[in-house]
Amino acid sequence: MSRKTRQKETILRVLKKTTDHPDAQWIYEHVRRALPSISLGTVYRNLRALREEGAISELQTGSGSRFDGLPGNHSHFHCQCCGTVVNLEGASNEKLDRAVSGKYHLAVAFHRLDFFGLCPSCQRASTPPVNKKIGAQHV
Amino acid sequence: MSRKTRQKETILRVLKKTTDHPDAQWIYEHVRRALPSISLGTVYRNLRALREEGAISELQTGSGSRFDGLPGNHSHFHCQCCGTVVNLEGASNEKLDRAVSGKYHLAVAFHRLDFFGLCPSCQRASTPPVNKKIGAQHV
DNA sequence: GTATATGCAAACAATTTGCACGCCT
DNA sequence: AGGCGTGCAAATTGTTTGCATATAC
Repeated sequence: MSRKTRQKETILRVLKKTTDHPDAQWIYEHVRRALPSISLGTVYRNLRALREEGAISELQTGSGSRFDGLPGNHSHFHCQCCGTVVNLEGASNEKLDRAVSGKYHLAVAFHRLDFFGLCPSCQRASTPPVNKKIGAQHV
Repeated sequence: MSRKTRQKETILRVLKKTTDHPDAQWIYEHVRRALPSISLGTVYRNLRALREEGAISELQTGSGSRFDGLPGNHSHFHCQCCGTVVNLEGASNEKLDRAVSGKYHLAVAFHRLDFFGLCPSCQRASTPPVNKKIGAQHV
């Protein structure tokens, strides 16, 4: 069985406290403030354990994983310019799961809806747009 | 400007010919049959170029990227057990882009809808389910 | 007391990059 | 001719793992 440790609790607390979607390195640096001797390997091991327990979820981005402490089947907006990820509540549609299951004979457990574009501050900025890792992609 | 080379053409042709969503290594091995001296680095460089031109798209999975030669804003089903990715046409909803843009002041360029669960053959098999990289996740 | 988690460092895997050379235009 | 693309190998980056020790139960 999975044990309760100081490290794991702290990681979960740090992640729940932010609405950003940090990567393992960021979490490591912040957890270190409370537990200076924690190692990055332990952060990775616990993030995986927490994901398998369903306590958090993992988002795949171009450059490695980012983690989300908000439970539930919500959607995300990814800014193509700065890479920010914003939670979108209510943009997901539960009926889709059943529609897909029925039509294709696939057993859908959950889905993820990801929007890409420009966040408000990148719309204003003159920054040459579009993170190359996401790309222009099909419209 | 971007040049037309035998390597790039071959990569695109190989990718368009399959409905699987192969990774760079697989593409490399198949392109090698026509161009035995191509290097893996060139495959990566051209895949990036093709993505930036909008000719293909890139899917982020737990273990590296996979590529999709089918254009257009379609959705994907990811089997949690074997990792297969299936194209789903018509499961996407264009109105969502406008809805999200309006509600959150985000400039949505496109979205991606990903379903996770078990494909028909994994539903039948007795295989201990669920790719750990995807995880149980929230229902 | 015993199994599981930790810290550390080394190992890995996927992808990117520097460089000298070759090929398109 | 000039520049972009290539092949090769080394470098980077993100993540995982083996091992001896520490800790939770």
